[in-house]
Amino acid sequence: MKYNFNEIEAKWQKYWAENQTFKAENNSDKPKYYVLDMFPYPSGAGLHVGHPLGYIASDIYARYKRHQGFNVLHPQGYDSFGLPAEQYAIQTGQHPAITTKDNIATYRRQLDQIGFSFDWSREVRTSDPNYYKWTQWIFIQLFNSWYNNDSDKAEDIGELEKLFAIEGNANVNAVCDDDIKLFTAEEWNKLSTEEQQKILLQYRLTYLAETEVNWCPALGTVLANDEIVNGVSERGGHPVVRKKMTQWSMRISAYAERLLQGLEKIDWTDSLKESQRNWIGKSVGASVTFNVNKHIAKIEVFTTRPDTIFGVSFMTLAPEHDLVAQITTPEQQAEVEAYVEATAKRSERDRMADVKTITGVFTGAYAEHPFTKAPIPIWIGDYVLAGYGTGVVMSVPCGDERDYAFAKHFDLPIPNIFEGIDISEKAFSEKEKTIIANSDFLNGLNYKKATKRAIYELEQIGQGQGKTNYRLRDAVFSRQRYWGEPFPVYYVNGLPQMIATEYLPIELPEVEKYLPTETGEPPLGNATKWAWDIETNKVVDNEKINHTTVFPLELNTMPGWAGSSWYFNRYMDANNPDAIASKEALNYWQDVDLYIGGSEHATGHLLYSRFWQKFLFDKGVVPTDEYAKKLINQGMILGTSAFVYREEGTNTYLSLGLIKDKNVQPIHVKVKYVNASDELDIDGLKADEEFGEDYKDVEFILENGVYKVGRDVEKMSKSKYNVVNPDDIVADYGADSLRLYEMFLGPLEQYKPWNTAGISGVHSFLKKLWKLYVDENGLKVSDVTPTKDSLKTLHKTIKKVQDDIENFSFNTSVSTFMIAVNELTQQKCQSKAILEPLLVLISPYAPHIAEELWSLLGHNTSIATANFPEFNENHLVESSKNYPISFNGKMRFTMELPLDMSKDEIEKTVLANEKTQEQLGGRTPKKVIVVPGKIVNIVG
RNA sequence: GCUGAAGUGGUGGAAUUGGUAGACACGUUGGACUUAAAAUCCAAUGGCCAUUAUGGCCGUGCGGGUUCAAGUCCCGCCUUCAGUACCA
Repeated sequence: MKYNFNEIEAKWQKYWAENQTFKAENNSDKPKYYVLDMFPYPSGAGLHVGHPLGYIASDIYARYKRHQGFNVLHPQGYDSFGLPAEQYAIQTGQHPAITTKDNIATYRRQLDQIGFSFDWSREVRTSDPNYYKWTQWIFIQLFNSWYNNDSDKAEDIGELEKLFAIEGNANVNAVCDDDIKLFTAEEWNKLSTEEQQKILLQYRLTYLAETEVNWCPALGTVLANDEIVNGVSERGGHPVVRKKMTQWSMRISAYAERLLQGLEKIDWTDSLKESQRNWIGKSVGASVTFNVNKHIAKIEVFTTRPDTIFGVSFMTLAPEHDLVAQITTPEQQAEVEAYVEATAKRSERDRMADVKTITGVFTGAYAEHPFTKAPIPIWIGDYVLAGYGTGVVMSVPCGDERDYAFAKHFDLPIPNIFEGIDISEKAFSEKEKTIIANSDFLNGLNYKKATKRAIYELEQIGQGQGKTNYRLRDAVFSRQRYWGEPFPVYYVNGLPQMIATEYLPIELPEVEKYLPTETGEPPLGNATKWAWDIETNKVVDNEKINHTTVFPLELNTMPGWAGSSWYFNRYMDANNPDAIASKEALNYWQDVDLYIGGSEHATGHLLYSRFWQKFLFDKGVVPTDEYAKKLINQGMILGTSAFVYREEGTNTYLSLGLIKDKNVQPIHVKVKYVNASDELDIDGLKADEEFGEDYKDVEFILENGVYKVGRDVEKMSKSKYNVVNPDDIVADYGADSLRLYEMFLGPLEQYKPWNTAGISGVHSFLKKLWKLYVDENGLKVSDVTPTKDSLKTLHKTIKKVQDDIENFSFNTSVSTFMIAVNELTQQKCQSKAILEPLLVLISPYAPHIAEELWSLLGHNTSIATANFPEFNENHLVESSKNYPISFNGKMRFTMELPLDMSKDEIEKTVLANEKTQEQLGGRTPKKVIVVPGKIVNIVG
């Protein structure tokens, strides 16, 4: 019998699907285990060999946990809202829903043939109305909540209204907009409903606000900070500008501290936690109020160094700051306006790139030092960012490099407030070594004490207090796109109203064009039927809008991260029509035990989803406030691109060895036309149906009779022609080979290049494995008693593989399998007692061949339900061991010694040995070091 | 600049956490089988020197150190990758 992998794999994939082998039940006597993958965006290009890496790892782990007797939840779905389907729609007119459906079908086919143990009965798609109904529902819950700092959780907005009616807002300790006005209960009760709504909007966890956003004209939409890379859009690399727009925002800042604290109790990688910490950017300091122009205005600043308050010699405002216009003196007005205009013209990117140039201008205004009452000149400088803190710095040139540079440049005074420090050359910013001087009541104090004292004194005069500042900004939640979740929102007099949850979902309307409207409204503005009738509670024709019973609906849609921020909860009870998941299901599954996905989501998805989980926890919807106990970032599989070299301005292409000193242009070619020795298949290339024409008249200059291509390791992408399709690998070598090889390539977390040539190693391992059980006459396995050697091989394999899986070192267990099969082949092992458990060990990695051999062994149930073999140490125990004997650390020879020998006996035996005596040459050793089971070292 | 990760043969990578560095695999070379090729099997494969038994020296980015013993620990550098950046 031959190892016919294609037949075997198709057979078992069908078996698993028909028998629902991997369907998880929402209750069980077994302990639960939840293994989650980051669900994919179904792109039109399909999967390449890099995509399944994490899925294979999680699948191995899920299968292993099943063997160990866990009730395993291992679901999969699709993050199916997104830009590419929409852009395809703009180009071709095809509805994104159709594109998405087709792409999902391709993904599913590709995933199925790799043999994953997913429970497909729980599949989710974020673009499915039955799913986004609950995304809309969560949005409404956020709208109906505010953050109470006293209880440190989200609470019902109705409670806040009651409070306002009883005692006004003076005692309310909420996370809210900065510019809240104080009011009494009496004042509140006198307000109209509309006015009250406007105020409540400043408290809600999702709110409508005029915000400065990252506008990408090319994409016609706003982008979140994490969707911008190096000042251009992550997708497409288009320029991004700042623009003010009315947008929905998420008050994630309310959760900044809890998002930070929560990192302590989850087992995620240090680098990922560190990224999130940096992104949240907590800094502790003080807020200080400076009076300006004899109390005409007040400027609030945030500083981490209140201890340096006496070193302030000027203040700097961001050019965009609201106060600039107000405080500028008439003499300075022209200069200031010119400067503000000039900075506004510079793009964010230019400003970032050009850090060295110091620019700024004096406003003519002076602030008053809170203690010395000395006048402090107020400047504007573009090194101060409007978006951080209050957009103002109290400049302490002696203690801050940037302030120092600014002061030097404009010849401003640099008072020294540090004891024994020379600041004539550069600023001194080492907190720990600081002793304050020339600072009145702070003199002689160190950083810690001076900070405390300064804050105390500021509080005494009512001009400041201790403050913690976070870099984390509220997240803009509106996108001017079609292919996203519609908001369950309509507008009455410009004020947003939620649609009652019983009428959800609000489904996407049909539109003729997927572009913004001529008046610049988002694509939903093209819909003819997109208004809300409060009498029938239905979506109706726009024409019927009368602002008494029929109102316009929100035209924006939600961003990509909306649907992915809670999907892990949906899998627990994916088809529930009445809740995101039933209480029973949520309480049973609790949270994700193992989450595997890419690190590129560190400050996007992985932060937003933690935020939503904490919110849902506050509202009692979910039972845990961190949803993933452990997270592993799989590395990326890179492609090995191939290049041909065209001589500039000609139609001749030079082989790699000939390009020296020539002016050549490297051009990507499809990797499938290059063999393992980097030789180009010229005929194949010229016959390529896509690009063959381009190479028809090309002259290839060979070296030694062949054309050698250049190589480079790059990210796999269609445009680099270095994509390797798993379909081809599966057809040529089988899914089990693909799975083993992806694991064998190297550590899971690491970035590593794909090289198809290497797959022959794992493929021949599978053939050897097959031969161990089966020959031309059929099954070789029998009930013979296993030999000691075979038992040893089996048990050391059990131990190693178990350790490997638990440490996620899947690469080394593949080697372990190879060694085991080689040893057993040499031992001519035919014993069922050895070969049966071996199959269970291999089955998480290579499930198809394991199932086939398992059934040949006479089982009529899936190997997936078999128990993981028990490790028995007794089989590893050897009576003796070959000890390396070294002299002064250098290995000289080996000696066979019994393992149960005591240290003293070993020492005696070794010293008595004639080889030892020979080495010693009559000398007496100083010391003999015996490490039982490992080594004997003689010093002397 | 800061933060995090990492530097081991021609290549991907092992090394039980201080105990025989280079497991396993690719590639390469030689051989067997074959008319031939594929497939399969066997052998060699870190470098240098020596030798026809045996051996010796060097070797885990660089320079020091601790130790009987260092890829692993300590100190000082260098390089690469990733994230982040006028964050007050």
